[in-house]
Amino acid sequence: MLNTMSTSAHPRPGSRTRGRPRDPELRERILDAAATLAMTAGIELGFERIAQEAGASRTTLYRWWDSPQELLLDAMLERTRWSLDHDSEGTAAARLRAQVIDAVEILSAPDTGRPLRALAAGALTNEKVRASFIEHWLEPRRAVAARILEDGMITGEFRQDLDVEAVIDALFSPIYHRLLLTRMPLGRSFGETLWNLVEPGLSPS
Amino acid sequence: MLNTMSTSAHPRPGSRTRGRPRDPELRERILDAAATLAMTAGIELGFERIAQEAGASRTTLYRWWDSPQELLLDAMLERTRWSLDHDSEGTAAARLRAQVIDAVEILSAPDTGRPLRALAAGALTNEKVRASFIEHWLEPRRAVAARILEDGMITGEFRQDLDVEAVIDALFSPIYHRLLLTRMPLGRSFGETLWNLVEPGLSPS
Amino acid sequence: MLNTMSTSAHPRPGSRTRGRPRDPELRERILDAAATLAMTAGIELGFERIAQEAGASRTTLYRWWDSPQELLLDAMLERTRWSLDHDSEGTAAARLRAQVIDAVEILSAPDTGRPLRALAAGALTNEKVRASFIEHWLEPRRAVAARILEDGMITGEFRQDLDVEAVIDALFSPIYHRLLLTRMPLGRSFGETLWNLVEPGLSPS
Amino acid sequence: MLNTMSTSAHPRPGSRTRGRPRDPELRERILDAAATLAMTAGIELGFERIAQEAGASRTTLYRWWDSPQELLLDAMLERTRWSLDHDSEGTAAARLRAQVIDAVEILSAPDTGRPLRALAAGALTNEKVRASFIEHWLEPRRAVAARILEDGMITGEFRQDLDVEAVIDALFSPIYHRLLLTRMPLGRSFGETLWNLVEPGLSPS
DNA sequence: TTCTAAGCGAGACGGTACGTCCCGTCTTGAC
DNA sequence: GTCAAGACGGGACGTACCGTCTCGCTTAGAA
Repeated sequence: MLNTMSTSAHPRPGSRTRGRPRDPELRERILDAAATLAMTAGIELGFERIAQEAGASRTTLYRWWDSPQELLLDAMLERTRWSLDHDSEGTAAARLRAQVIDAVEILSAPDTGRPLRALAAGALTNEKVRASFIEHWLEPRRAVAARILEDGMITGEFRQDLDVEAVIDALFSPIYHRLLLTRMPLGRSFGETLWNLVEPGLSPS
Repeated sequence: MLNTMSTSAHPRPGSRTRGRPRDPELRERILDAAATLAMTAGIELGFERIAQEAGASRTTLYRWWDSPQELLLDAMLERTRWSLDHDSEGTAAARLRAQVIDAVEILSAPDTGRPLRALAAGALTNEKVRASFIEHWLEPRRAVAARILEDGMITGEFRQDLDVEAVIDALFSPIYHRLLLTRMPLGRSFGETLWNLVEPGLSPS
Repeated sequence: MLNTMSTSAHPRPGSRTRGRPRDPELRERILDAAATLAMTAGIELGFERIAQEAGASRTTLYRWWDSPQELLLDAMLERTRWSLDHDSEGTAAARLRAQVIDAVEILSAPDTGRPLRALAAGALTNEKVRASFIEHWLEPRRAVAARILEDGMITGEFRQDLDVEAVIDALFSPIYHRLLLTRMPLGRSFGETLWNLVEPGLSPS
Repeated sequence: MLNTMSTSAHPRPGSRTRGRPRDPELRERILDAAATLAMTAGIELGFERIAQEAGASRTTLYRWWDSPQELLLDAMLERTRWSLDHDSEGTAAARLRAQVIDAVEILSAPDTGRPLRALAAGALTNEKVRASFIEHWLEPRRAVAARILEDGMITGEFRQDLDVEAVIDALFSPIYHRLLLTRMPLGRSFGETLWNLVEPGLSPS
């Protein structure tokens, strides 16, 4: 439950030290190139460009990833591992609120928000990308929130009959919506507004 | 608020009756083809396929639309004009609730949900498509909800200090989120759950 | 029997004047490029290079030819149409001898010999190229010789029991052999030597 | 004049017995694989396939041969050493005739003819292969015929002014021509026809 | 025994060309 | 002016080999 390194593209555990070992520096260059391109240029992410930018051969990218988006997902996962750590102190409400604000922050920062757009675009186009995106990006983050909600429900801080998934949707999908589609202002205050709006629905009685 | 017919692709007003008139049946065939393809096949929507499916020439499509997604948007707008009509009777809460449930219904129906996915994918890739999608699809629907919310705020049924845009986000973006990304169950009951969750945040005191 | 224009790549007779007409100048540029490349550079003939050299798009080449060698064959056929004309005066022996010497001349000239090597290499690798090469290059030339031989057999100038195909092989294949494999000297005198060697086997009694 | 083992790929004489000795069985497997592939599959001979077929590593092939065709040539040379032995009894004419018929037999047998095609294709594409093919395949065979011709010229059985190379070309190149290009019937009777055709040109007076 | 040179398999890597697909533009004739 | 047909340039795709390389393991004579 800790690691969550990557979706693929790591030395297979079975094949210990046979043949020329993979060049780890190269891998980094590739991930960097993808992240950079996804941030600066638009959505048009292709193996061609990434390879060029990274000074790598296109063939090498094809060896390790099935699509540019999966590559980018790997890059994003490595660069945002911290965002899954969360405080376990304080009330469930405080912790959940903090997570909402964290999410706003991550999605509004250009170096994560922009790549995430590219990722989401890929997820809409390519079923495999969608699966990876959900499994490695969305799901882990939802799980953190779900855990907090369940805690709160057990301690009586929240209502017992909450639909956990729906609550998570209400709290976080607006952020993605603004990032991906409407591009309405996405700042800390939006996170707070959102929380204040949904919070009354969580309390008992 | 009346028209909202189309984004483009209608006989230019300036060019009154010179030369061969546009074939209206052909236009229908093209829109149908786009809608059908967007529903059945995947996201891969292109002029090539649409033209083939419609028995039209690629040139014709290029004459009238800038991208397949804008074409599809036209098709969708014509086929869902009804969804903007809304009852003006009853409490603001009831009317808003009804709109949420309507939205769930539209987005979960295959013949509208699937094309919408294609549309959203296009919006993420192509800036112009995004603008059209927001202007002709999202915004009119948000405006309806905004009107209801403002009504409720005036009559005192809702709190005075609501952030209208945020409320709309909280109520509707989860539906798009499920349609586009998570594909979690999207049925009438989800709309109700969602409403019940957010509604407490709307009431005064 | 006159034309022998090309193997393919000519406007299909059925499709009269619909759509943009083919650019004939472009076709010439492409054939020229292929002939030039086949003469100067080595055997490595690819659509990529030809397109580049001709200032054409690779796609265009693919539209009209199945392989670079078939393209080259087209170029060769257009540039050597004269070589099928032959004198119909004089004894059969004299005419046949002249054809042998013509063949030596054609195959030893760099601008025909070199491309022919490339063509033969293609014929060995690609079954379809081989078929075209035989049908459009070898066979017409063999037919001319066959005709002369049959004439001579009828008039009694040659033996009646000649195996026409074998005679042609004996007279012409040595030339191809020197061109393609051994690269031994290939000049007019070789043609004469060859003729003098085989001629005794043709005469009656 | 006897050995004619191989073109390369034999333990270098300089490096006497240091390090792990070469695996001779492996070498056989590789040569077999090449011969088999050249016979069954088409012309497309590559290190990749051969290695796979032989259960060897690509690296190993690269260590010993410069190209798949040179490898194949080695295989062919080992498998046809017998064909250079020839009877030294009888008239020069009889011996030469026998060699022609032997050649037809070798080239028409699938397990030698097909690989020879691949070899010839390689010779047309790759200058180094061509050199090897001539030096180790064609030249030794031509030398045998040249020897017989010279014998015959000395004894007066043949004309004194023969162009030995041209005679050899006339007698043997038709066989290669049929094998490589025209694929016309290639049987013992063709050899006889060929001989009967050229023989008159060899006799004195 | 240890050392060391070579054989060998596995596999990473850069590279080139391939053949295909779709795009967007254009040119033509017919209506 | 609309429409169908189709040529054309262009870009990216995913694949197949190629030739080189860097490893670790093995083999066997030499120190």
